[in-house]
Amino acid sequence: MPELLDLHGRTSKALRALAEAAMQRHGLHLGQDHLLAALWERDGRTPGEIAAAVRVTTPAVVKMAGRMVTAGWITRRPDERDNRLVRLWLTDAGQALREPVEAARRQLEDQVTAGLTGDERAALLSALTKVHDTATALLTEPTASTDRDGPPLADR
Amino acid sequence: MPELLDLHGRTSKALRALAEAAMQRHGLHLGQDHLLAALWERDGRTPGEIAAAVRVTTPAVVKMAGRMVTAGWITRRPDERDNRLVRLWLTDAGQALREPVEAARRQLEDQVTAGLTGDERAALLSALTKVHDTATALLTEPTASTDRDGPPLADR
DNA sequence: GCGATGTCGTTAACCGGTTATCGTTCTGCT
DNA sequence: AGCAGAACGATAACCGGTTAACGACATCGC
Repeated sequence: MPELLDLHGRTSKALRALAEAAMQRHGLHLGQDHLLAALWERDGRTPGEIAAAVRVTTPAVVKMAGRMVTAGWITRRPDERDNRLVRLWLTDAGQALREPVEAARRQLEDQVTAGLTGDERAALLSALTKVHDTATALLTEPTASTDRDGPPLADR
Repeated sequence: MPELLDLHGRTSKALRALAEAAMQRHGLHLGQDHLLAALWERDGRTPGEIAAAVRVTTPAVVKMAGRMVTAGWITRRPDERDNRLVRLWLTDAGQALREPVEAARRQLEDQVTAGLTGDERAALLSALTKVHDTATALLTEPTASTDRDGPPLADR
């Protein structure tokens, strides 16, 4: 098992578990915070816009949004001018989640990086950015071993 | 959105998409290669043993194994001595996947780290190991903000 | 104005994950 | 031998993801 892929995967799983626990304290599933963050940034986005911002597919957003409408954090309304479009809007409860959820994410970031010096953190960000950019480029270019394009850019 | 968590998450999604594409060329879903790897290492393991080795839950292994039995890569047989136990065994087809799948993972590792110098790679592994160890420790210790223990160690 | 094409959300089916629950079997103690 | 507790896998329900397909609506070109 290749070293970086293994370590990155294990770290990802651990970080996700921590983030899941942190979000759960606010009644959220991991991932819902990303959808909310997109609306905190600009309320009234369409599922397609959110999907692009969060780097998932539209059906993923639609399904998640359905549960979040039920939970009372967002509402769904058709666009006034284009009947194909639906727009998602934060409720007061959804707005109220912003400060505690962002604080929880910041706290988690501080906790997991507490063991790094400033230089180590900078080197980690720099190297990880290179890996991310390389991986992203591989995803968007046709591969020599197949006839079809790679899958679309995946980001989370 | 905190910087390292965001970058790590985006990188994780990109790497997983690449790995998924690579596994798909062999008919595998991402994750199934981990289960196979556990059996390549020691054939005849129980779902619980595989779950522990791969750091997921037993139901996850049971469900995945069901599909892999159907696909013809593994078979399931009861243990000879303990009727509670089931053991999963590689088929010839499952064995035959080892070399190409391991080669694909190694190739992917080489590709995504191609942009790093030796020092950068070493620094990345070192810092990421620290983050992983910190996150893992946070997962296994009771948190001051809640009464219950954190979720079990998550690894993938 | 009309038809072809593009855009959008919705739905279904699939996937790997999780927790909770249950029935069966095993182990250890009396 | 009998019982209580532990261990195990199976199942259900839930979750966030994916791809494929479809109907409705909008846009574009003739």
